[in-house]
Formats: sequence, C-alpha cells, structure tokens
Amino acid sequence: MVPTPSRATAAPADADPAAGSPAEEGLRERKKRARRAALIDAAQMLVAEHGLDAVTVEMISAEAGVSARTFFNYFESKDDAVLGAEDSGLPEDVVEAFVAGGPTGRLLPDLEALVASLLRPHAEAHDRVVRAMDLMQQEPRLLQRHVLWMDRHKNRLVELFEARRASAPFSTDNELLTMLVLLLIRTALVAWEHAGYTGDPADHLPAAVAQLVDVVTHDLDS
Amino acid sequence: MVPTPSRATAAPADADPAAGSPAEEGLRERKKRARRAALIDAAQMLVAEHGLDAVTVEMISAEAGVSARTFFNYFESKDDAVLGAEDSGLPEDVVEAFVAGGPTGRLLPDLEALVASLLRPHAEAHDRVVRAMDLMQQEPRLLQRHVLWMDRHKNRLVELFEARRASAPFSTDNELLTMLVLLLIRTALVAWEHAGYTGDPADHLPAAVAQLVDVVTHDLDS
DNA sequence: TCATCTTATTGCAGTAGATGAAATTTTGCG
DNA sequence: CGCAAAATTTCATCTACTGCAATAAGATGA
Repeated sequence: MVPTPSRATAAPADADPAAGSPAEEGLRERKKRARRAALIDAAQMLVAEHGLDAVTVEMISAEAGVSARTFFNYFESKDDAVLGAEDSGLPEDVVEAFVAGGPTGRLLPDLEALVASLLRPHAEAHDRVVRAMDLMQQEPRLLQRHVLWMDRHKNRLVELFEARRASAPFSTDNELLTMLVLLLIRTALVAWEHAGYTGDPADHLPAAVAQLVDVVTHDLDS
Repeated sequence: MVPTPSRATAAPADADPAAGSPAEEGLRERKKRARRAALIDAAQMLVAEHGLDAVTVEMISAEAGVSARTFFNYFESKDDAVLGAEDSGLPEDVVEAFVAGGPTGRLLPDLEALVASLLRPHAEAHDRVVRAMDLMQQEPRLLQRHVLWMDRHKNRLVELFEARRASAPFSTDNELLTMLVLLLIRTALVAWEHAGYTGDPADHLPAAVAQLVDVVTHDLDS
C-alpha cells in the first residue's frame, strides 16, 4: 500500500518565480526543511484538534506523508515535534559582549540582553511558536519539554557565566542566574501571549525586568 | 458504640493524613506504606547503579517483590518512583497568614516564608530527597517531572496570590511570582546540596533571597 | 471461628512511543 | 549514465503504561 502522496508536496518542484530561491541551499536541504515543517504543522494541527494523547506519531507521519520511522529521524519525541523546538544557539557577538562584561556592565540588564537574543529566533517562526504556546497551556506535559530545552542550554549558560566572572566578577550563583534566565524567558513569553501575540516576545522583556525589580525593592522600602 | 445510622459505604472516619500516629494505622495502610517505600528504595538504588534508562519497571518491581502491574498502582510513572514524589500540601496556618498579607507584609519575605513551608517536608524524608537530588543531576529527564510537580501546585499558588491581592494589593504578575517560587526552591535545594546536605534545605533560603536582592539592586547602584 | 464484604494484587492482552539494523530509494556529481 | 553518499522505509524489538477480569488478602460483623 503506501499511499504516500510524497509527490504532492514536492510537486511545485523548483517553480521558483523570480530568482528569490536560496541559491546556497541544495535540494536535499530544502526537502529536509520542508519535511520538518510539514511534520510540525501536522503535529500542531492534529494535537490542537484531538489533544496530545489522542494523536499518534503514525497519524502525524501519515499527514506529513512520511513513515513513522522517519518521524524519529527528525525529532527525538512526539512532544518535540508539537513544540517545533529549534535549537538555535546564541549569536556570537552577543556572547562575546556578555563574557566581556557588557554591554552595560551591570549584570541584570546584560542578562536581559542575553535573553532578548534567545527570544529573537522565536519571533521569526512566529506562527509556530504561537501555536506551541497555546498548546502548552492545554497540555502541561509540553511544558516539561520546554524545561528539557532549558536544561540543554544550561551548560552553555554556565560557561558564559564563568567566562564573564573572569573579566567582570560577581558573586551570584550559577544556578540562580540560570533560573533567572528561565524566569525572564517565561515571563516575557506569557506577557507576549496575554498581549495577543502582537509584536515581538522580546518587547515584553523590559516589563518583566521592571516587575522583578519592583518585587525585590519593595522588600527594602516598606 | 453510638448507633450511627448513616454509614452506608465504608467511612474512612479518622483518615489521619499525617503519618504521626502509627498506632491508629491499620495493617493494610502499613503494608501500603512499606511497599511504596520498598519501591522507591529499589528504584533509586537500581537507577543509581545502572542509570535511568537501563532500569525497567520490571526490575524495580522484582526487587521490591511485587508485580509490574502493582508498580503502576503506586506510581504514575517510573520517574515518579525514582523521585519518590510526595504531594504534601501547604500547611493551613501558613496559607492563611500569606493571604492575609502576612507574615511581614512585604511580598518577597512572605514568599520566602511560603517556600520555606514547601521545603519543610523535604527535610523529613531526608535520605530519599538527597538520593533524588543526586539522581536529578545525572538524569536531566527527572528534572522534568520536578516541573510537572510544580505545575500541579501552580494553580494553588495562583489562588493564593489572587486571595492575597484582596487584602494586600500588589502589581506583580502571577506568572512571575510562580517562577520566583520555583527559583527560590531550586536555588535553596542546590545550595543545600552544595553544602553536603547538612541541616535543612530551608536554611539556605535566606541566602538565596539575599543573592536575588543583590543581583537586582546592583542594577540600580552602579 | 467463620462468612462476607472490601480492597489490593496479579496475569493477560493491547496500545503506542522509541530504537536498531538492513534493505531500498533518492540525491549529488563526475 | 553510473556510482557514492545520504535519507527513507520496512521490520523486529523493547519498554512504558492501561484496562479488564480473576484472585488473594485485609477488614468486619455475628
């Protein structure tokens, strides 16, 4: 049997109108990208409709026109596909600025800058992230994967913190700082959600920081 | 015995949730407790030795002398058994104090008090928590479950925040506050771990708060 | 002590996520 | 075209987890 309409998606071939085609990208890379996107779309659509547990990877794979085994060549788990998790690393320049003790020289604003650059890629894949956020509310299990993602980056973050200590010493524990990063990410994303997903997630970062400062300093005041 | 008319179905009557009085405990409850403990011990021991993925629930069950099916009568998942997760709620008096705007009237210290009471039960089951913490470092997947636990309590926390708003208004978002609770819990636990698990996890809470204040206020100073 | 009701354990069958390996197809390129 | 590299698929297998029906083990009351 194998009713795979694999042709269907690949049909438009290279009918690229205009020369807008990403020249540097081979056909192979192209298809890979397309498949991945198709799988994420299928996963998010099906889960939104039937719920996380009612959707099997076979359904998702069938919807995307690939075998179930191929699915796992693209994602480590079903949940990953639903979240459409992309592991885009931190930009070089931002990292360099941070470890050098910049850009402002004060830890909290510099963390903010770091988080902003972590949030930026989320703005690009706007729709997918929005769908992922919505699904995360309905399916708390997905929030767990979000944390696993965090855990993967944790080592990298700790490296950055250690590196920065050399040029601009500070006393705060690495653990607290990573949790602070997580707090900022989450707060900004939720604020973005509450704002109806308008604009950029990073836009809500300053407000998050302001709130944090508020809570902590109120402690000292009154 | 007083002739109580309405006791159609088995009345749990006392049902003392606190494990304080073993005398009042029937043999059934006893065995249940013992089995549960045996399963947790077996799970933690085996995982410590062979790693999380190399240990099957069959091994754990066999080690504890029960069937694999029974295992799932006690735990929702393998990971839960390894963590030995207990869902002890917040004490009444602490909750009341918090929603009334106390005990200090300032949000951050009051959050600290709340977290302290969340950490206290961890001190009782000292050994198991220690082993769970160690395993969490080796097996990041377990950290996810820790978050699921958090998620379960999140609704309760949000209720508390909302209730407190009535008597002692504040502007901070619920999301930021829950993340702050998570940050304090995690920071205190890690500090406790670094201290060689001496004393109480809650002992390290003040230091965590101090660090947080430090990071945020340094922003304002320089 | 026995009869009985309730509750816990178990065996069995089945679903579904995830992985490894070999076979097959697709793509890149000279 | 024809060959080599890479990706997809098929197939077998493991394991976590669940529902159901049968059975064993406390609890209870006379």
